[in-house]
Amino acid sequence: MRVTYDQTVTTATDGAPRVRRARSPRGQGDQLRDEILAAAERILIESNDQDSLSIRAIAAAVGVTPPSIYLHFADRTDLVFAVCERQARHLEAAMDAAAAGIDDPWERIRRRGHAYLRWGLDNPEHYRILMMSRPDKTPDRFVDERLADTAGLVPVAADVAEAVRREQIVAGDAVQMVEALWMIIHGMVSLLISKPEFPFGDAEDTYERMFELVHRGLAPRP
Amino acid sequence: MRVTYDQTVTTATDGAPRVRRARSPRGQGDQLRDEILAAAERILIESNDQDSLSIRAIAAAVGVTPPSIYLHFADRTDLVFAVCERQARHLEAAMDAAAAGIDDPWERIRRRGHAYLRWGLDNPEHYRILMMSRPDKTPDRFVDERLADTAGLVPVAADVAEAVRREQIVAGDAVQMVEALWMIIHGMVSLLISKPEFPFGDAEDTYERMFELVHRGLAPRP
DNA sequence: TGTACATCAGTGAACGCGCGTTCACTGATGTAC
DNA sequence: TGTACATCAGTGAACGCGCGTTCACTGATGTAC
Repeated sequence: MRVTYDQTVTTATDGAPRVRRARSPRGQGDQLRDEILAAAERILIESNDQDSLSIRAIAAAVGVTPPSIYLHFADRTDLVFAVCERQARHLEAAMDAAAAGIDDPWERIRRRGHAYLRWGLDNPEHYRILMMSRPDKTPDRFVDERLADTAGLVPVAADVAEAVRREQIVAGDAVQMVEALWMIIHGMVSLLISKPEFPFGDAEDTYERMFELVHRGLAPRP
Repeated sequence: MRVTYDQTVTTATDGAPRVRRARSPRGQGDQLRDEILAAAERILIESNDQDSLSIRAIAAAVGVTPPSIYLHFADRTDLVFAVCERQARHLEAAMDAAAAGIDDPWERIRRRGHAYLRWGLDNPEHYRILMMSRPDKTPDRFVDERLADTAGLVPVAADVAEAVRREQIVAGDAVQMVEALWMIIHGMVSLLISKPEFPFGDAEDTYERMFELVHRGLAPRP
């Protein structure tokens, strides 16, 4: 069934009806780029499997043919990397929102960590793509030292430095402390994601226990 | 180039020479099973990418045709799961070896953790398949409560209980403590694997710092 | 105001690829009589 | 001792699939004269 532009429903080869996206008005071709990225996120949420993130699946979800993707992305890698960028900004935003308005630096750290945990558990496949992918399938700036900026570790470093100043935690290398915190929260998130059937118990309780352990581990000696 | 059984070199379609495996003697068909698993491990080490673990690639590595794989494995999933089993036993063995002959329980824990770290860093793709795979691509017994047995967590629980008895660490739920230790070491291993370009610094130093943090976090209150 | 033309946002069909899996077959080796 | 037969450990060819990507094209819309 051939359709003209003012129609929106066609029939794909598999017989399933597809909604064909209305063509963007002139000068607004960039709109499709955002729609592609949004569709990619939706697919990740629904399928919970990045293998489902194919050019063809995304095109179908947007209501467009596969070659259209190439109007906005050089290739599949380029697209997946753009998805990463988006996810990183979401994670960062969630962490910043959690810490907003809190004066106590150690409490800010606790809340940032908690937001990190929640975001990871709520978006497991997004977390996986951002933090657990093979490095050669991840953009450089999410693998090398720039990750600290990109993934919102810098504010944590500031919080740690401030907590040291207020003698909430023992003096030490702030960067190393942030790395330790990152490793610990990442270990929690990624194990919970990868081993969902393991009887870990309530994630919130576990987080409090872990935070308490870290707190005592970093507390100034009496 | 057709070959007969007493020859071993043939020419694949891509022109690359392949060694054809000698047929197993009667009654020893099971030999091929082990060779398949060994080849799968080799491919993981060489390619560092589980996507390279295809039936065809494994068959080629063994020097056998793809259908032969099905004499020993029901399908690809079955094969990948068998690879998991092997890896788990290697990890377990490495941890047990590290703790052997040590009397001090907390030192045993330190050494087990260190062996876990080393094994993960030395076998990143094996670690990835065992601990970081999507749960639906992992055998049940590596996802649910049996993982504790399978992955060598049980001895750690015994060590923790003994450390509590000796008042090396604070009293508490041994299972929860093991989970915390696991999350922490897993976070370290998996981040180092996934973000190799990140300037984490020396892994051994990091391990000592982490262990010290945990040690202080679990130390009995004065 | 009318018309030729350029531009823009896509489409449709096809390419070659590697994959998991199936199926009928082969040929060496052991066993029964 | 000789021979028919069963068994075992594979092979060879083919299947259909979904994938990323390329290429020539289309048709609506704006612009210049």
